[in-house]
Amino acid sequence: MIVAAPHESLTDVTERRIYEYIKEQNYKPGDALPKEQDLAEMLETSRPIVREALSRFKMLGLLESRKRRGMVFSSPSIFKTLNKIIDPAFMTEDEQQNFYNLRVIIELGLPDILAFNITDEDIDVLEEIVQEEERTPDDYEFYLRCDYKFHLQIYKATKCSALESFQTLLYRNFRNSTKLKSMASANFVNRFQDPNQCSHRDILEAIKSRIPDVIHAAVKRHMQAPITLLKKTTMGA
Amino acid sequence: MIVAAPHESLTDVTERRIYEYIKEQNYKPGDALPKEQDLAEMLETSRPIVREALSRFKMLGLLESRKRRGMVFSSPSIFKTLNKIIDPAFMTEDEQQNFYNLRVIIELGLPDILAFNITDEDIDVLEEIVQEEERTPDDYEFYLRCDYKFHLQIYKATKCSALESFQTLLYRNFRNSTKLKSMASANFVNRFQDPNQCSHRDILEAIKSRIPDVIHAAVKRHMQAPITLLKKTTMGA
DNA sequence: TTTTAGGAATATGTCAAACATATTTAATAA
DNA sequence: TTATTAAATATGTTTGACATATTCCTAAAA
Repeated sequence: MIVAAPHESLTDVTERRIYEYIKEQNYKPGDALPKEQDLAEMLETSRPIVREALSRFKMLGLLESRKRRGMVFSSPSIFKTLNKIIDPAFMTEDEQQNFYNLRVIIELGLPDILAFNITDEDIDVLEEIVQEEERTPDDYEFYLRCDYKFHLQIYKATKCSALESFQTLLYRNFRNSTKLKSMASANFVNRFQDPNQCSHRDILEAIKSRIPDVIHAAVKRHMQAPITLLKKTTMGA
Repeated sequence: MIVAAPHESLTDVTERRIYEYIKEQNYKPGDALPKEQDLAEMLETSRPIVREALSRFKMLGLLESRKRRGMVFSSPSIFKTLNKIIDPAFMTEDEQQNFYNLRVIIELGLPDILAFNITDEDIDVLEEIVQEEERTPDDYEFYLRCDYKFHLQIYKATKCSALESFQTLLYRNFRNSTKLKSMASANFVNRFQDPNQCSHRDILEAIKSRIPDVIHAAVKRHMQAPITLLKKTTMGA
């Protein structure tokens, strides 16, 4: 008989043992696990316990169940999982702040990999987005959409798909966050007035040079307003 | 009666409905959910289904169960959850590559926030780590440990706790990865030979200046070997 | 009156048994 | 050989029951 640690249920233990089992088996996506009854016998417990443990892995996207075929191993989508827990409703102010910081850090850090990986097609797409933005200079909501498209396209151009997912995740969850909006609006309001302000156009021209330091300088100026804002809030915390 | 979409089990539907319910309720950590029987009646299903759905949220750390008190809402630890799915055993080569890229991007992007948030105490700790490393110049394993401590301390100094967790996660999961090791060893081998190579000492001196651009230049030189390596592998993919 | 100890109540944890359902496989017929 | 159909099977769902641990309340002792 399996003895569970105090404050740990039999399901918890079973979950852990199945996790270890899966790792050992070196499954490939689509491979089927032993059926519930067999697992129950292997782990010396009952089918409902095994079911509950298996069910938990569905939450991570590590397992999928197919009728008749049984549970099959599947490649978990990190960002699909993250989307479930990264939600303003479940995060403290501090954790949310962390995400904005992360965004600034990433944008400041990607010029090197961007300069290396960006293609002419990527630049064409960026050019189109910027021109679209320039054609409608006064509409804030429209600017926000362009801002989203512009930065997403930059992430795509790095050919680092984790970044793309990160951006999607950030916007999906914090679209309505006052903090994120204020970051964008800071750039919107100042872009024609402040001579030091760096517009999307300026960034694009910098990117065209394909020189990391030039891009870095442009991004940094573009992020200046958000950074100042960020520092203020960081100070407060 | 609830009708589940095709290819979607009743548990899946129940899971989603409970998720929505939790979000709506605006729970605080420690708050108890309705008991399983009541939820089952609310959602017009049976207790085992509700149990299975609830159980899944334990995997995310969104719920904890306490006997007698019932299921209580809890603040999910993003990185604890990530640790379960970010495992070399579950990731493709491409996804793993993504993580190394992310690390390089982050290191290149953090000078600004680092210069702003770093304290004198942080610098003292870094100084100690570097001196320790300098005292034992030939031991590769020792160098690896120092490397880990050095970069972790830098992340800590940004006061951005997500970075700290990211580093921990990266090392825990890829400690034995050949790719991560080769990144570190590239720096280890070259650090006394290549005059352009930037050692931890050089980075520390740059950090002491507290000038973002100076730090950025140092980090960039430090990452040069890994970046070159990264570009080669990215080219291949 | 206050404190402590013990017992009752209750919600989760575990198990068993049965039936529903969908998919796969195999067998049969064209 | 191919298409259709039927049987087998593994998951999905439900009911019911009992175990167990925690909390709360009550009763007894200080």
